Amino acid sequence: MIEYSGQPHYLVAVDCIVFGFDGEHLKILLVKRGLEPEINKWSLMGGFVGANESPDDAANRVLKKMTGLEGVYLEQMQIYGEPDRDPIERTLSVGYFALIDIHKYEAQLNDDYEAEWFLINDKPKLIFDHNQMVADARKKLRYKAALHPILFEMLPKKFTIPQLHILFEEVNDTKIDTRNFSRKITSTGLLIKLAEKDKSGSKKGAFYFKLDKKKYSANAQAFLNLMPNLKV
Amino acid sequence: MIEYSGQPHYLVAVDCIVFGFDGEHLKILLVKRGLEPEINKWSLMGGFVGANESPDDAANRVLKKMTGLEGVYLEQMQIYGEPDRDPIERTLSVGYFALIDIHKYEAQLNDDYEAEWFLINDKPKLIFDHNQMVADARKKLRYKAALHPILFEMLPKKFTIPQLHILFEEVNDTKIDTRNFSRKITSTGLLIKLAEKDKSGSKKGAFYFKLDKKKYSANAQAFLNLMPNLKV
DNA sequence: TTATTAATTGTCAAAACGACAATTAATAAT
DNA sequence: ATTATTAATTGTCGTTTTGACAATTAATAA
Repeated sequence: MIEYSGQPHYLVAVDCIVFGFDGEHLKILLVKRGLEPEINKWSLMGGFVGANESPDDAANRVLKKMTGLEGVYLEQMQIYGEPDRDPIERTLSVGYFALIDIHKYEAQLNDDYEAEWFLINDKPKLIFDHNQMVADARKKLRYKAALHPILFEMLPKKFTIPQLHILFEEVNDTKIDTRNFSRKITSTGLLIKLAEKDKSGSKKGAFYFKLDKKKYSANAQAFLNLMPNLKV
Repeated sequence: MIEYSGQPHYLVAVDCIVFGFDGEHLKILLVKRGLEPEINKWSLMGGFVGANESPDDAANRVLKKMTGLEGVYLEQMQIYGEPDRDPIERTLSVGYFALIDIHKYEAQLNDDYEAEWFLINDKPKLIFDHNQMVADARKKLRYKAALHPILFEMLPKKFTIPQLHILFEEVNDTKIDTRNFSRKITSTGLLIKLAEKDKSGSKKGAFYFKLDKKKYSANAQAFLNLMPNLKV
């Protein structure tokens, strides 16, 4: 077989920043690294890109293996390719961020990997450039969520406006006026009000909503301006 | 030296979609590929990522080598990593899009590479998945330009509102109302009106403007909503 | 029956938007 | 010198969106 002569070859990996929301705070899922170097240190979920898969395939495989979940929201972020980012040998890594319903995951708990949820603001130091990856992912999540209805991916199928409200505040690390938020989020036409109420959080109870799947997929690419005073 | 045992290694390349604007139409810069396979076919500017450089470094190096330009606007797009995208051996490529002032480039013409500008809507078939890369880059350019003031990168330091207007129409492939466009673009506060006029295009002449560099860098990350009826 | 708590709904002025056409500044032609 | 021509520039107005602000409602607990 012909090869491009003399060019160096590298390992290519994927690393996933997995975001979840417990109803109060934004969290990320970390695992204890299973190989040297830095074994047993906290790290992002990752793995090498196999011979017969694309990086996207690899990211989905890694997520499936470590969380049991399929079909999760997964978005390519950027490539991390500084020559010395991995001390063993040159490895380029494609960073992905994933949004999952934390409760779905809990049902799938897999202790094989010592995965653990951490508050985004209270996570341990990670290996290599993974801290930078998390910072970048957070920024990108904020950016994307300001324009596109993606945060729903972190909520159950049935959710309330107050839940959504808190999630938006968490992601953007800011306070959002309840009235304006409610007006804006309902005016997207993406929500369908259900008859049922969630009474776990208050006496009055909050109505459940679900996503209008049709409008959701139709608007997945639309700009929505979901944040007041939109600045990034 | 330790290595991660048994993992496959791949070539990693960069490919650059270079956009330019000739005052009328959006163009891309293509080169005739200099190596087998598909030698002499039109392709994007690209090259392999060297042992001591990051993909970003490589992209800048390739651009410098092929256009003579440094410090051009360059943005990482996404990675292209289907296992069979290169018929010779597995190569992953990081796609970049670049915005350059077409006139700066013309002053640097380097015939060594048989580079040539093509109308974005009238380009030859490209090798491998480069056609897809161009389509993706165009989409991303449109997206980014709708929110951030980046199209200035394709204009000379002194430019007129009508020039900018045509450029926006080209990028978005749509007609934009002159009055509303002018109002919106000036209300960003990014433009400084000069005393001089460009009389090449009309009897009346159009005033030159230049970028307010300070406000430009301050607003590089701001959302500006530069397109009417913002949809992507 | 009342107190309590959180969800929900309402108002209003300012700004932004989008659709629309008239005026102006220069040159060329008469 | 006057007029015609051409493209740049500026203006209006009704509608919609925004953002700042507080009162009301629905349930449970006391």
